[in-house]
This record gives sequence, structure tokens and C-alpha cells, in this order.
Amino acid sequence: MSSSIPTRCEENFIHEDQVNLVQSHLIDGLTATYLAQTFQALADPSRIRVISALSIAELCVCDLAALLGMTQSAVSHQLKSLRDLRLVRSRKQGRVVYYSLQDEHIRDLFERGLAHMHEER
Amino acid sequence: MSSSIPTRCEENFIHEDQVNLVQSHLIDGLTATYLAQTFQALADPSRIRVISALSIAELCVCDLAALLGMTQSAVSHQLKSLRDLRLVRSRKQGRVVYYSLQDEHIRDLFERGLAHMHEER
DNA sequence: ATATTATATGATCACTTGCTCATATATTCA
DNA sequence: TGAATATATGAGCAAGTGATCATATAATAT
Repeated sequence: MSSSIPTRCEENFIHEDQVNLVQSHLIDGLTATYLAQTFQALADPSRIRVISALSIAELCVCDLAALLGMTQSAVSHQLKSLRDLRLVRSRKQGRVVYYSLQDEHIRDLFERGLAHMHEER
Repeated sequence: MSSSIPTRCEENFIHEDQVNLVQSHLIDGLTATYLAQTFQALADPSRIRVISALSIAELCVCDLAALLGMTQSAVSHQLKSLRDLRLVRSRKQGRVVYYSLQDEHIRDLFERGLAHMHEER
């Protein structure tokens, strides 16, 4: 059992068996970067509220701005981020652009995060 | 059907019925802030890899640093963020501190994000 | 055509973030 | 006790973020 006697940290891994196990299952840097980007999109209160709103109904930019108390510009900028990350999609009708969630995964992540938060006091 | 004829945006909501519906279900600002904080913790490649590693096995700071190719200091700082947000917990044994995921919700969020990412080409 | 209006976007700026470096703290060992 | 070692943490800095303001674009209406 190599986990009982820690040796020197800088030269050897303290727990070689554990580290080897983890190393073979660890996600690579590129995957981590992409995944982090997705979570990054949900890492801002304004964007969370946009997602929250769109998880209930399709809305245009103007509706969102009024609803969230944000300027049209701020909402547009955030929607662009969400669009770039394919979390929302847009549909243009005349000069009005309607936004909705891209798919169910987004709603799922959002709702799971919410459920997690509610259980944590 | 108020959704058929958009009126002026700055004075009235374009789609009053939709906006009213959403308004009653929208999460409040404080909830959005807390939720965003949780996602923020997952919004960095280094932290994602820490979570990824800890989702496989309990590891000490030194193991993590070696495994992820980060300095001890960088890992410690990130672990502090994760600790503050109660995403990981620590257990001290001698001078070694072992970290593991706080609960299953974290692993769940992480794995769901991963699954989402894999489906998005 | 001209004015109006819904949305998009570039520039800028204050604020945050994640790292490094130096150092502090705490535990073990000789 | 004093040296070594695992971890934590404060300061500082370069890079990133999210808002505002001004303006561009595109569609409608008169």
C-alpha cells in the first residue's frame, strides 16, 4: 500500500497508485478548455437570468431588456456571447429577433445547477 | 393575440403576455448571483481539471500539482476558491491535505457538462 | 426618399481573475 | 530545538470581462 507512507513530494508522487489511476481517466487540456467555456457562459448573473427567461418562453431582445432591467446594448452583447457558444438560437421576423434556448441540455444544466444550489442551504 | 402586432418597444412590451408569463417564473437577482458563482467555479480549465481529477479519486495538493502540471501555489489558490464555494472538501492528515469532491451534485454537473459538450460536435 | 425603430457592434474603462513570487504556517523528523 | 517539508496566503501584474456610449445596420412606415 503506497498510500500509507508519503515520500518526498518534489521527486516522487506521494501516492503513485492513485495518481496513475487518475491520470488515465483525466480529461485533456483542450476538453477542459471547451467545457470551461460552456460553464463560463453560465457564470454571470445577467446571462443566468437571460437563460432563466428563455427557459420559460421565446423572447425578443426588447422583451428581455425590459424584463431584466438591462439596456438593449447590454442584452445584445450577452446574447452574442450565448449565440457564439451555441447556447441560444435566434429567429428573425421583420426587424424583431426572437431568441430561445438552443436545446434541452442548456435548460438541463441550468435547472441542475439551480437544484444543487437549493440543496446547499 | 398580442404577439401578432408588435407595438413600440420603449413604451410597451412588444409581447406583453409572454413577458408577464416569464416575469412570474423568472429567478430573482440574488438567486442568479449565487447560481452564477457556482458555475463560475467550473468556468476555468484548471479548476475543471481539478474537479475531473477529484471526481476519480481523493488526492493531496502535491499529487494534483504534479498531475496537472501546475505549481503548488496555483493549485492551492484554486482549491481555496473551490473550498470557499463548497465544491470540494479537505481532510488533513499530518502535514498532507487530501481533497475530494464535496458531494455528488458537483460530479453530476461536471459530467453533464461533459456529455453536453460531446453531443455538440 | 426620409424618418423611425429593433438590433448589432466597436471603443473604452473599471473591475475581476489566475498566475507567479515571496513568505507564512504547520507538521514531522533528526 | 532546529531543519525539512506540505500547504496556505498576500502582493502584484497581465489578461479577460461586462457595462456604457456612440454609432452602424436593417427593416418598416409615412
